[in-house]
This record gives sequence, C-alpha cells and structure tokens, in this order.
Amino acid sequence: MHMTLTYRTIFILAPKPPFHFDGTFHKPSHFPNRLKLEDWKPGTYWQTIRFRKRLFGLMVENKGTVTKPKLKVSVFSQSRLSREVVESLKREIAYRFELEKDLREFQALAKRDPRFYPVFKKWMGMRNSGQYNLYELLVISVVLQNATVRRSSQMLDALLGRFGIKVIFGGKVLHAIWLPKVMARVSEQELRRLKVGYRAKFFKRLSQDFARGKIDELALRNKPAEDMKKELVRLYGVGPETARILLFEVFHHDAAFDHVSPWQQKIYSRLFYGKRLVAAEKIRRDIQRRYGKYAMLAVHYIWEDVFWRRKHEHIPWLEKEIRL
DNA sequence: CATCAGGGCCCTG
DNA sequence: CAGGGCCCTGAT
Repeated sequence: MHMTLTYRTIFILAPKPPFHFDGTFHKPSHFPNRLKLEDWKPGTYWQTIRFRKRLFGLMVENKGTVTKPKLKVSVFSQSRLSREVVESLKREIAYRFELEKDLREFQALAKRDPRFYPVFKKWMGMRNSGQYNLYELLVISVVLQNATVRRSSQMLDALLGRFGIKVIFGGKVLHAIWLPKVMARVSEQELRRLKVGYRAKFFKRLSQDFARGKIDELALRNKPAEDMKKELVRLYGVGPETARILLFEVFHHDAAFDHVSPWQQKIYSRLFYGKRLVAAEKIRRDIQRRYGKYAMLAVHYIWEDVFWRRKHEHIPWLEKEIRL
C-alpha cells in the first residue's frame, strides 16, 4: 500500500532555547533498517507521522541557532488541513520533540559533572525525542527483544513490507507503521511466516488490545510515572526493559533508568568505568545517585554522543558490542 | 556439522 | 522469585 501526499502546510515553531537541532532530530544509536520511517541530513529532518489515525509527512528545517531556535515545519497531507488540525499538530510535535522543555535544572546538574561536562556542553539543548506514538514504538521495542541488531532490522523490514504504508511526500519515499486494527485481524501463523518467531503472539495480542482501545495513550501522558509503568507492564510482551524504553522515549520520563540490559551493561561499563564488565546493579545505583531525576536523560546524552563519534572515528570495543 | 547466545518476556513450580 | 523455553540467525 502506498500514498502520495501533495498538499503542503507550512508553519514556524520556536522551541525554548537552548535547542540542538541535529541532536534532537537524529539519533545515531537507533538501528538502521531498509524501509525507513524517517530520514535526516544536517539541518533537515523527515518522517511519517500518524496523528488521530491520519497519516502525514513531516519535514522540519533548521532556521535558527542553539540560542535562537527556529523551525520551519512542513506538513504534507492528502487534503487541506483545518485550522484546528494544524494547531493540534503543532502541540503534538511540541510534545514529541519536547520543544517547550525547560532544561535549566539539567544544565546546572551537567555543569557540576567535571567528567562529562564536555559531552553535555557539546549537545546542549538536545531533546530526548519521541518520534513515534506508543503503538509504533512498542512494535519497534518488540523486534528488539532478545535479538541482535541485524535480526531486529530484518524483522522490522519484513513487517513493514507486509503491513507498512509507503508514503511519498516532498521528494521523499518513507514508510509508516500500520494501524493496530490491520494487524489485529491477521493470524499468528501469518505473522510467524515473517520470521518474527515467538514475538508473533505479542504482536497479535498487542494489536488487538490497541485496536479495541484498551490503552489510551493520551490519558497515560498525564499519569505519574509509577502508574504509567504499571499499566505498560500489564501489556502482553512488555517487561522491565520495554517499559523503560516506552517511559523514556514516548512519555519523556527522564528518570527512567531502573533497568540495564546485558548489551547496555557492556557499553556502560566501558563508557563510565573504562572496564569490560561492571555489575548492572552497580551501574544503575551509581547513575541514579549522580543524575537523580535526570538519570536516563544524562545517559542518553552520553550514549548518543559515542554513537555520533562512531560516524567519524573507529571505536573498536563499540564495534564489537554492536554486532551488526 | 552442532551448539550457543542475542537491544527479554511469559509461564510454571 | 528462579529458571526453563521460546523463533530465528549469525558467530564460533
């Protein structure tokens, strides 16, 4: 299935300074796949975006600086957008990319950290962006489970090839994740044929639950982190690691650093201790003590920074852990 | 060729 | 609360 979006609506957004455009709109640690959901080059970002079950093409251009940020946003659609839809989209984009976030407290914390201050300073104004909605990031998190990067990419591509929507806009060809109801009516066997293994059952049940409206993403946004986590873990296929990803990336809960998975443990050990392997529990405690309610956000800065560096310099120990 | 573990989670005892 | 099993794939 594919669609071409020809109608273009343009508006300007002014994020709260400081704002780091490229750090916010490109996350080099995310695994690459063939059927891309988003694309980026310095100063420009594209993605497909679902809002109220409608699909749009989004292009964001950097027209400002870190201290005087300004975004030129183009929304591509099939038909003319009402004033109300445009205003709601602005709020949604602001939520997903934390355009209004007040970083002063975090900055103060960063300044008191002699070791990583250079990293925080380099990325000053970077947001923890949540490009996808809850269902979409859930799909991505599930293909991540108990798999190497290459296999995760394969699974996502297989799913997108079968259920995804090819979206053409502004000279770009990107893909979008299907609506839950589409996958809800497919048999587990058919999902298994896409080689997602035992995750087929997760996808089936999750899609059914979302299609039936069992989860209200917007209502969740207003709940305290603890309640949010309890509800997320109740979803079939969501455990501590997936809940952490969702809490941080969809709901911007900056403290969500309560679980360290084995491969993260290896990378954190190198980054924070210069050692091969430090106990996950120790890492968790140390980071929480040092960064408190910004624990996950601080780690995000340091994590993405090393993946940015990887673009230009060879980091042998990192290459070994990524295992493409 | 066989065996193993991987960006976890569910289920059982 | 600990531990086995799970789909598939690339590494060893």
